[in-house]
Amino acid sequence: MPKTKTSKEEVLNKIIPILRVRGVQNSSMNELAKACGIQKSHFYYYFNSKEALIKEVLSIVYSYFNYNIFKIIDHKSLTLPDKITKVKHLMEKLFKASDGGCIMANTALETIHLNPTYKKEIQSFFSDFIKGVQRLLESNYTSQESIVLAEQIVQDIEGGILLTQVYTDPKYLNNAIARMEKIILKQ
Amino acid sequence: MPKTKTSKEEVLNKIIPILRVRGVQNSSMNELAKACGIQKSHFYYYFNSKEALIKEVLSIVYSYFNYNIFKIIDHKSLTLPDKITKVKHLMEKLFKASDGGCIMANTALETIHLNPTYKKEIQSFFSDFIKGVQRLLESNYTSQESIVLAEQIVQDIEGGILLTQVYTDPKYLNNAIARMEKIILKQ
DNA sequence: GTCTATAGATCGATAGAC
DNA sequence: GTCTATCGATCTATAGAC
Repeated sequence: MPKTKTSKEEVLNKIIPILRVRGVQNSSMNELAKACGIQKSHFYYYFNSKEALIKEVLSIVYSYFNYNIFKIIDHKSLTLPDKITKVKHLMEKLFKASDGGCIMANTALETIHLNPTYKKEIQSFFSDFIKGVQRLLESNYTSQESIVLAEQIVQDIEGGILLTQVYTDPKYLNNAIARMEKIILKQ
Repeated sequence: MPKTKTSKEEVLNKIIPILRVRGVQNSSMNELAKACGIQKSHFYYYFNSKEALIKEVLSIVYSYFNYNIFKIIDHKSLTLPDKITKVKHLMEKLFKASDGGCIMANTALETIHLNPTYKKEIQSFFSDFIKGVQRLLESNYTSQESIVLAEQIVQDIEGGILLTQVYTDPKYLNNAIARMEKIILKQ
């Protein structure tokens, strides 16, 4: 048997899409390992446990989101409409229904009443999500208005991700994103 | 050993709260049976499989919601504010975060990409949810406006249920319900 | 109570790069 | 030779089902 050469990063990037679609509980170590072309025993060389594996996955997703959204928002030479366009693209990528929607929301609902391990990371994700939207609002709204509106927009989007998956219809997420744009631009 | 006399309805009512909090995949037949004080083998007298069990659970939740929301909305002698108050109470009961939030949303995200069995029931639930809100809107909005606003309100609420669970803070769901009230009353 | 399948997890053996 | 990334076998617990 030829040994398959892999790395921890490679493995993580391969399993994120699977966990997003199938969920944490519905993805076995065996299944995840097979998808990477390695034995599951080798997973325990990279990670101490399934829990440790999931923690690293969520950490990577969080870092990716955090880095990209604030890179857009804090960009010096982008106009507000340009920033909105880029943020929309980021969301469409991260929340695409056919790819399983929002892995943070999925994992939250799957684990939050059972296992507090992932709670911090999930909270950080949503805090940054809200904070990012809030920043986009602050040019047209007061700080107080911005925070409430940002929460509303994030709730609308997450609910839209849910309905888009329930009905296999992108309109719910698209409507939420369109509403976000209108609110930010105060149209 | 004293034999515990049970009924199918009794069993279903006892396991709904567990499934709501722990999710479908995280609830074993053994655990559910124990919570009812019966042997799990007795479960297979009531239900052919776990899948059949979950289907009945979702069917009961759907029927309960459907019956109650339309009883309120179609009531002849209730004012609009009274209807809103009653709908709010129904939602607070069905979506309470400490009881696991919305079992339909939880089950949707847990199963929709794996098992189409529950899809119809979940879709019906959300269709009636949106239709109920839409009916409340129709006295102050056009039919076209009502449907889009109803979808927005349901998304806001479902996102609020998510964030309320993520942060263990009722404000997100409460804010969504308050926004619903303002929109319906056009305040 | 028992069956079979599979879950997560561990271990010793070893192929291959240096 | 050593080291470490990988494998195959195996353990125990528990799942759904009868």
